[in-house]
Amino acid sequence: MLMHLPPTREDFEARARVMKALAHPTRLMMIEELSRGERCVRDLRDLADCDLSTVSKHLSLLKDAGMVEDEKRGKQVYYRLRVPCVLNFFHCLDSVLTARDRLTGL
Amino acid sequence: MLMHLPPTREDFEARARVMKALAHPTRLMMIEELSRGERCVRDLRDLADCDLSTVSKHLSLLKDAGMVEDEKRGKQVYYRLRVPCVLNFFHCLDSVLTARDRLTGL
DNA sequence: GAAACGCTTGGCAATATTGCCAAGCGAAAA
DNA sequence: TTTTCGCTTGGCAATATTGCCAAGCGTTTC
Repeated sequence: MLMHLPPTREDFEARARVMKALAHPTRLMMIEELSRGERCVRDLRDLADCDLSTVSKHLSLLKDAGMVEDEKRGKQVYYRLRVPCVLNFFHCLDSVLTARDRLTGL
Repeated sequence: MLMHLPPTREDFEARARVMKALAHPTRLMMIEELSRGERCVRDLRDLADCDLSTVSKHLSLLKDAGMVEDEKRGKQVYYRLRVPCVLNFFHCLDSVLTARDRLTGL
């Protein structure tokens, strides 16, 4: 996508696909945790407090969106951020939340 | 949310709610259009190419999420961004897309 | 080889999202 | 007042998402 041109419908769809992949509290938590380093599925499961299969599916979804990558080492599969700049994203998100809540009266 | 503390489950849920509100191509397009100034529902409908009622529901959703506000003037209802910093968000999003697609081999 | 481990996948039910049509509603125009 | 305009809402069907259990699968350990 060339940024000096107006975004096309396809651009908005591509953006929306990534947004959707991130638009879940558990997946946001996983991204945040992976920002501290690679983790195996079990590690993430312990934080997420849901079924291991559920965690695995969330991770597949993030992988399909290109946000994480995995590597099998020994018995475990380790996941890590593939696109670390996704973290800047969170700062923007928190700015939006803060700005909104200030308007609303905290 | 105090940023020097680790995010809680509620923080992730609050973030996810905003992400979900934005995670739709039509709504992303609307936000982008509103970044150029206020628009009435009809204006947005012409760009979105879907039913007026659909546009109206997308706008309600964005309003509930605190992203836009509306004002009735004359016959029309004008919408505008309530939290302009949501635009920074798009820059981050595009960085993520660009970084990912570079890794994938464009 | 057999068993255990770590994870993924299939299947399914519950829930949420999407988008249309039709109806409603308040303000403005006639 | 009646009609029109601009938009919102109700209702609904189609589709997508979510999360569990159970089963499967490849390694590793025994």
